[in-house]
Amino acid sequence: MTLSEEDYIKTIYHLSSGQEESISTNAIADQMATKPSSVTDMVKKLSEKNMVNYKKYKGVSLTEKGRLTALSIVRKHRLWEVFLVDKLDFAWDEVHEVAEQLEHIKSDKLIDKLDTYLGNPRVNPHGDPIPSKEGVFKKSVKKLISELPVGSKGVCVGVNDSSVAFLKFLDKNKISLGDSLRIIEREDFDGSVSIVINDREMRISDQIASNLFLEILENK
Amino acid sequence: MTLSEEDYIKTIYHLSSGQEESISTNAIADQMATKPSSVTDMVKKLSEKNMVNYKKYKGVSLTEKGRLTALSIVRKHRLWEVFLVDKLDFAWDEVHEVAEQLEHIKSDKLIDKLDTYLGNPRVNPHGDPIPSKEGVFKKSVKKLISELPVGSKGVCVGVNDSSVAFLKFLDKNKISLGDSLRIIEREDFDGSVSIVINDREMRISDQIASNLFLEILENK
DNA sequence: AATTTAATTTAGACAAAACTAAATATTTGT
DNA sequence: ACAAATATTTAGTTTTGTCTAAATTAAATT
Repeated sequence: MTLSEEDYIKTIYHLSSGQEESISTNAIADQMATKPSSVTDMVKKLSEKNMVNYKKYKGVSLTEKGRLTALSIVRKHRLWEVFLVDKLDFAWDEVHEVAEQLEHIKSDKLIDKLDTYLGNPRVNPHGDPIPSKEGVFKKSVKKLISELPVGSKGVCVGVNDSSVAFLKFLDKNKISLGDSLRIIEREDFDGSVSIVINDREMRISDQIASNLFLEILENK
Repeated sequence: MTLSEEDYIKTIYHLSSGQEESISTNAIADQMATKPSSVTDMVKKLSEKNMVNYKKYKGVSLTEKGRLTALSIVRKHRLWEVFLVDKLDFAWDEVHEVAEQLEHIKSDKLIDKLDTYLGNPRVNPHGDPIPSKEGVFKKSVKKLISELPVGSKGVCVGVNDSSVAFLKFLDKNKISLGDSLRIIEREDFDGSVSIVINDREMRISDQIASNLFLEILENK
């Protein structure tokens, strides 16, 4: 697989959100900042290699082989993201560009050892799941803390209400996007929730819980 | 700089061993497993970019700009080698291939943070010096332990006598190539030497000391 | 110093991956 | 259902880095 082929496979995977959807050449071209005619050329090549299903004018979808290839790239990308944030102290929103390069490094041994070194993480700093070597992984969903049952754990990935007041509250309480969070207890009376965030326990009101999105792994 | 350009710069640097020697296109072609005519093409391009001095039929040498570029690549290569051995537990002789890929990752921030994370190492697992960000570094030399003064420290990089008996001795005493070693004291009477290797102190005879090569940094 | 040999460069071609412009399908609106 | 608009593909170029074969220069030998 060339670098360029890998980029196409990854883009097709993301555009079809892991499903078997057929993706248009134009959608791929937009996403990759290239031209539709270039996409047609590459897609033919990938079809020759049995990485994608392609019928003229009918769009593209990944074959099983293509899907596994995509998952291996996603695995590498997300493991490197964990490395950059946990070990090298990058901020969670500055890792993408570098991980984009690192994901193309070819060495199974390297990825195995990196995985072990990082403690076999299940999610990247954004809360997205990391596929296993065999391409197995849990889907993740994004939900408000107020919608989740006691015991859930996940990563803060967004806010509903981005008012200055709310963001200030988060800042004051040292809650950042990318932080890991677990729900310990919920008070039925007022909907307030007790959480552990960065090994620190605190209680947040229902208003807060209804404005903070968590990315969690589905337990299927 | 493209990947290919970087490989040429690095090869020219290594063939001229950091000096201003003029290197023949054939030598470069041999080293890179490519054809002399390809080298001529690339060398012209690098000359346009002021990375090398090139006169037809007269060979190639790096300009100052080219030398600094080469040192930056060498720095990245050797820092990644330290990472692979110290953190990921690779053996010292299996890191080259992977480091060869990692050295092309483009991110100054990444390398700065990696350097810090590794504790600003001065040498790679082979005992080769790591240039600073500014391209400054000490030369290294390879000498027998018996030739070095008390106080010297370096990395074991080779043996003079590779007889089975000697290698068995090294194995039994847990001395491996790549190990760090410091000379504590020398007994004038028999030439035996007291050393610290992997935080363990031991005494070796003159025969041993005259058969084990150390790579040390020159203190100029 | 002339000739042979070896090294190096030039010229022309190729493959990968991209692009532009033109041609062809498909979808949409009436 | 048909014309117009949009999406997709084809054909023909371009760039980068490589190659082979031929031409040229430099080095070695006699």
